[in-house]
Amino acid sequence: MAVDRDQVLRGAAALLTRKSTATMDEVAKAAGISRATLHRHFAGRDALVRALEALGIAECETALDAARLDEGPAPDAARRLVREIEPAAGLLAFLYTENQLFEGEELHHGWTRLDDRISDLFRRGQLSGEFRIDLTPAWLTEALFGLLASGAWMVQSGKGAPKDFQHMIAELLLGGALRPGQAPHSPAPQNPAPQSSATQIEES
Amino acid sequence: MAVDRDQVLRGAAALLTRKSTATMDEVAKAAGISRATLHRHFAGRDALVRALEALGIAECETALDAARLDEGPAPDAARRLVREIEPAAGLLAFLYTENQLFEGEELHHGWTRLDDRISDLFRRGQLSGEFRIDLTPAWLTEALFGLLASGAWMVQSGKGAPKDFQHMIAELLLGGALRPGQAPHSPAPQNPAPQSSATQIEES
DNA sequence: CCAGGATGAGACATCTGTGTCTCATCTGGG
DNA sequence: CCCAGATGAGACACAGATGTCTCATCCTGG
Repeated sequence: MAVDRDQVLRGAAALLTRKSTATMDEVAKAAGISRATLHRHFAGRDALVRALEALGIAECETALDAARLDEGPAPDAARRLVREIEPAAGLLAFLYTENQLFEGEELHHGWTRLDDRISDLFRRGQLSGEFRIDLTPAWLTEALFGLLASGAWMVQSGKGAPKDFQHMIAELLLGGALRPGQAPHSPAPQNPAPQSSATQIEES
Repeated sequence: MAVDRDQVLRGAAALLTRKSTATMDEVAKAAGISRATLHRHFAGRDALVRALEALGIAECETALDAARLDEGPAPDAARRLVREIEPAAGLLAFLYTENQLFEGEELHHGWTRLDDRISDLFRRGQLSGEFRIDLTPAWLTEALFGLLASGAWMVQSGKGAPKDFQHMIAELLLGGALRPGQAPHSPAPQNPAPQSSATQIEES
């Protein structure tokens, strides 16, 4: 009855997302198969993590496609992105922190692709005047992943409601903690604004 | 010559911050002592992590004190917080993700104290009308830690400049990615927003 | 100068997780 | 109905890390 490889991966992801140090034995149990069978499908823990990485990347790519990042206002695209990527947030949180371990090893080239696609969104928003330009697209991308991880953990630990996930992340990422209209205090120099789509009231 | 325990901890932190899976042997070398001596000071890896936790908490408490969170405009206090806490960011990043492992175990009560103090800052900012009220203080606190970790990793990986650390985090946390003046699209209802820095208590 | 305390180096036993292999069992297709 | 293929259970050896202990050495204070 050939174990459903994808099913196994999802079971593994569900566990490793919560306990990143879980044993192959625990993973096997979580997936509902024996350790032997787990080994038959994935040469070792490393191979398993790689497979999860591939799964995570694939889900992200799918999410990015579904979010149609290059359509409409950039902020709306960012919100769509958060919405589409939510199901993968737990897995991403695992992979994101896991990646901090791979010191020298080259990281999966798929990540750089994702990074690029998301960075492009932020860059597009900057060019259109919708996003501020004193925060680099690379940082905004990194911050998005960080917030996704924080949000996923918060929900998992029960400190936050799942229904608030998208709002929490998208709103903080886009609007920050300040109330709209609040003038920044020690702001970075912001160009007079080439301006563009929407109204902007200029600050200070 | 009694090894300087604090010195050892900082050495360990410097390494574990980069490689969270480092061996006791590696930690010892990094701290410039033998594994035997390391064991004489810390019963085991667990004890070491606990000590690091205590160190991180202590540094955070110090940073919070130095930031004088209850003085002046909340946004300014938040910026001071980011500035003061920067030196501990690496250690925090390690502890923050490490904490995701302690499943059932009660986490060091020092964390909840820190959480409370920071949450209070955000709550204060909300009451004064400086911070938006549709994001809970708990989430803002969590997000701050997440961004600190992301920022620390970004700097460590060389993808970001250390000098930008404070600006990246404080500005994103407070102002978000949107340009000032950009009207939020799918925003939560937010009051018209009075004016700027000084006191303002109202709010709904 | 000498004794006590601390450290470094390394031996050792132990433990845990891993990877491999065997064998009985089960299931589905021919 | 029968066989091939896949799975579960468990034995085994191995590698890496850990915790403990011993012994020689090196300060440092008295």
